[in-house]
Amino acid sequence: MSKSSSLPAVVLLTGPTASGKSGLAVRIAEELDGIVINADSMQVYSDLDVLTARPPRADLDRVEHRLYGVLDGAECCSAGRWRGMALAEIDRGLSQGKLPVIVGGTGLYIKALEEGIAEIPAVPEEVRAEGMALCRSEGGEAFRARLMELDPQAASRLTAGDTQRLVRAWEVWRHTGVTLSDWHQKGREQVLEPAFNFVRMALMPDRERLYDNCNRRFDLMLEQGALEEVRKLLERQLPGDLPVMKSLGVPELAEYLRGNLSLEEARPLAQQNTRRYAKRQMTWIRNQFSSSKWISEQLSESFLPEIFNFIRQSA
RNA sequence: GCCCGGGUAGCUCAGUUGGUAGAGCAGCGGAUUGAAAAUCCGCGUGUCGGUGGUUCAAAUCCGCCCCCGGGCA
Repeated sequence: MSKSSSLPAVVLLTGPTASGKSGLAVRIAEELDGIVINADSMQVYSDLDVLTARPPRADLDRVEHRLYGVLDGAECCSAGRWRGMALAEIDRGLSQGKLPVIVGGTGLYIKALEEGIAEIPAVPEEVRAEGMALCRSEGGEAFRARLMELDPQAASRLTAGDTQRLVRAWEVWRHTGVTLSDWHQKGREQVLEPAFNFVRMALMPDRERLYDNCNRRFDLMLEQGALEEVRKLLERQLPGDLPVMKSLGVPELAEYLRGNLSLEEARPLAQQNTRRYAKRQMTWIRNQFSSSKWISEQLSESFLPEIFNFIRQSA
């Protein structure tokens, strides 16, 4: 039952943070004449290099990497925005006869790439601020009740504590006059013709080993200048609610630099948050990402041929 | 060797006058439709050191043993 398709193959590789997916992507791209395209919501920002574990110089020299550090930290990426950039890079790669290897841990981005996303106009910052202020002033319960009047379908799926999603639903209605649920309904109605043959793979390492990697990697980041990176970021005086400011390790190290935490306190805190993030990623992968290839073994040289073969046969 | 103090959840500990146990932290499970490294929801996970006894009933009382602190020799 060969599922050989006339559609161009695109590799989707995901896994929790510190699982070794970036390194594997490079090996795949080297072996199969590909390019690596970032699907990580934080690695897109130029301000964060060390702290987001962007690929090292040596890897960047070996194969072409795309969408790493391409946005300024003052900007906001989003699933839709990333999808547009990624599609452009995929097209460019394919036109050069390269195999696009999408790698990253942001499940929502990969989902948006695969399934498409409703074309909701970008909501201005002021409208979001208005929604947040409203939610804050009247409280989550009341705000949710308000949304229940406007978009009951969206509101009923959310809890009063989920400020972020409540505000999102409200602001879309406020800005476009159409409810978020209606936008999604519209999106579902237009059936997307698949444009690519996605070869889907996920790394699912042993939990204990993964946590160990997370811990050790953070120490390595400190040695490699993570503090200096955060210091520079703080000098920019960016709004605290920007994505870059919430990237793992940034809030903790910022508190240290401001003198509110000792490094002995900030370090384990950042490591813990990293572990919790990895756990959330694994939950997403398990339940939202139906992979055709699960890689739970310890990555080793001897395991690579099997992966290469899998991609060749799927493509 | 003797005298104290202590062995209860992964860790630190609580547990009234006996009624098979509960907090914090850690952890685990889940959701996820344009901020997703975000945001939110849920869950005690236990041979109460071991063993014998008293009792209708023992983490709790008694005996013996083991382990860990501290003290005296």
